[in-house]
Amino acid sequence: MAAGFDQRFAEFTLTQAQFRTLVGVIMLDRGEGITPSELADHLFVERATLSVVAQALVKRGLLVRRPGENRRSHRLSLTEAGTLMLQQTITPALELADETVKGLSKDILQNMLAVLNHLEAHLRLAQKKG
Amino acid sequence: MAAGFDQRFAEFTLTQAQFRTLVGVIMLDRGEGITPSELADHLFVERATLSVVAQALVKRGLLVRRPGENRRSHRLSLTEAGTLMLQQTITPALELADETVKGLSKDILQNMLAVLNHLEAHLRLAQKKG
DNA sequence: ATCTAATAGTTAGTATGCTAATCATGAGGC
DNA sequence: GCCTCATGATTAGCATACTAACTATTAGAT
Repeated sequence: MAAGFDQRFAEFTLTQAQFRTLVGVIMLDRGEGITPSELADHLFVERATLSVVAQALVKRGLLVRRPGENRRSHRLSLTEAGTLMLQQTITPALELADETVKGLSKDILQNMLAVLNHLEAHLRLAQKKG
Repeated sequence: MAAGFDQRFAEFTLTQAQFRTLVGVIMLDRGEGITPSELADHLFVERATLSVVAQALVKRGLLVRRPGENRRSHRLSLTEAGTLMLQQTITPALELADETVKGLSKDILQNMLAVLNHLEAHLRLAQKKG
């Protein structure tokens, strides 16, 4: 999948993590931007990981950072350029997703999702105890 | 799983890739060592990736490199220390594997394996065409 | 009011794996 | 014999994500 992504996204010079991050912002932003922490939780990565990606996107002009309600929390939101980038990239991304699951029935996919959820919950539990 | 591995393997200062590589060597070695290329294929990583890991293991004294039948191909095999390390680490590794699939029936797991194989073959195909 | 906890974010270091470029050697064709 | 191509391996650079350690700020307890 990573290889497929790189193929389709070569012309946009947008990495997978950057794309995921932009999608996260547009999904969560309700008009006032979103904090890096919320975004990290949503994307299942550490704050530290997100921090670096977000900085790159800000530097590239696809995201803006504004001060939030207090001095330690910020707010990220899409710029015009960021919105445009998403408009251009969402189609190849959906194509890749379709391509990936082609040939697999809904039942099979749902089954697989259930297994993955089980594994995640189970491992997280073992982790906490261990 | 990565977190679980790190927990169990902390005392051995052996990374996951290093452990996998040692296991690969003991599985493939039929007495004369194994070439890095064979090993890389077996582990589904690029030769370049394996090269770095193998160098680290050689430097640590867990593997040795010997010249092979011709001057460009080498042979990797376990040292005594490497064998000892595997003996010490194989138990926690198997424990982790057991722990991971605990609560999942054989049917479910086989089903999942089939799905993953399908995905891999399918994506590889799309890759070549695209 | 002050000391301590928790929260938000960043930086640094590490692990893993990739591709592209390079070097060295080997094999085949002519 | 020499040129080209294939093979084996390495190095360098990038992407991703982690933990640990740090700065800064806020909130809560006494």
